[in-house]
Amino acid sequence: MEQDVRAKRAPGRPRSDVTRQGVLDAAVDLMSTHAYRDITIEGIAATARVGKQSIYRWWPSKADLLLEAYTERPLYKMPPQILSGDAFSDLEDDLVRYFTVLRQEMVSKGVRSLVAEAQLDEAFRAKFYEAVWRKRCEAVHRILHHGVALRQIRADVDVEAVAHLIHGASLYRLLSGTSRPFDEDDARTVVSLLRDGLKAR
Amino acid sequence: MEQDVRAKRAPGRPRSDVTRQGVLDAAVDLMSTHAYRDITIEGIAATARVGKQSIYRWWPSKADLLLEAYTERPLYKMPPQILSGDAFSDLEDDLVRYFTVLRQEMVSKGVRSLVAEAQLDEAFRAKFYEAVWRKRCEAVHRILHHGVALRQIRADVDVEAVAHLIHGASLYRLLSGTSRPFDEDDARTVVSLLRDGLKAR
DNA sequence: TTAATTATAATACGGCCCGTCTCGTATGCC
DNA sequence: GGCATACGAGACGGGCCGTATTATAATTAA
Repeated sequence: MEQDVRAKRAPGRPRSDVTRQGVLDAAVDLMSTHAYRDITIEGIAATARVGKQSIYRWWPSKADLLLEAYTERPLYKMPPQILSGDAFSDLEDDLVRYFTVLRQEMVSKGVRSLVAEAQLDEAFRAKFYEAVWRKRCEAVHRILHHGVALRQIRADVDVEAVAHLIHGASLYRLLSGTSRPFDEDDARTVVSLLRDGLKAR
Repeated sequence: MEQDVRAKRAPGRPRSDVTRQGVLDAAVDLMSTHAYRDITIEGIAATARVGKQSIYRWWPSKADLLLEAYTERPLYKMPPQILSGDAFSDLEDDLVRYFTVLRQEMVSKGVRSLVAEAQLDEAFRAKFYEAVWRKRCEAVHRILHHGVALRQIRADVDVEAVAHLIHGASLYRLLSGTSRPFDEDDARTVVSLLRDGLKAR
């Protein structure tokens, strides 16, 4: 395997990072002032003062562009968690932190829009899963397995089912749009509902 | 409150039910052969051999039209459930029946598309909730309250949280599109995970 | 220095569908 | 028959799509 320090340079003019950042910024800016529906590629290009073709060259769709903006901006990042000796409080902490990110208006609006796109475009659905849900599932995995090692959580726990219950509940709230978004109290409620079902015997 | 047997007739030519059914049929037909994205009002009108205006006159959007088609067609209906003396098996039965409906390809495709619309259109979001989620939440409510009366379920149960966990999990599976859809086994898993948290002391 | 290659901003283009409007006609009430 | 509204058909302007073109800029290879 070649491990050259300097990346292999392609011939021709290189991609402009100024343009790239400008496009991502324009997309995020527009998202804070417009409905996702009303955002167009042409509008992003005009806002960023960039050629339309420069967008089409690098991003297959508006959704891909926004997903990239979101995963790159710090707004949506969760700092890594250090596991304590208590699996249940670890789980609760993780959820509190997750719900806190999700409660930001720009985040929930973005998730809403991208979930919508994911339902209408199979290719994007897979990308969205990889970029968003996978990490969340892995976080729950990690906490539960640690809890199993500590003998606090039953060894035959269905990790996938638990992850889906937790993420599903918050997602349902977000998408149905009828109740308030998930908060710390909800994290406690969810963990306490699952606690007995998860406990080691 | 007036309770006239004959509905008050508006003047002018009455709405044609043939046209209405034709439009709904065309929409459902197109959904079975096309992606939701590719379905247009013009396409529905042409398929139904109906004037475009006849669609715009009665439905505010493609999504409203499809929601009406879905709620009216038997494919999406769940027969009412008779509660037994065991709240947990009632809950499991309800979920099995719900998941069975949801597992039909046309149903999951429709839910996917309409969830997407609901995220992009606030007005439709409320309508979709009323037409779809409300009934599901009420079903869970009913079962849990019955269980409380039977002293099988703790009286201080957070019914809303349980309903959101259950519907969220199946929704998450459907929308993330990575694992298989929910089935009987999942219904058992979900109920067993929640069982101890719900049980009366 | 020059040639080759690719990116960039700007803009033009055909095409599709939107939602509205306008026909002439049909179908119900009074 | 008069009135009101629905109907099928289609014309219309407008917006955005995604592609193509153009002239220019930036970088590498010879």
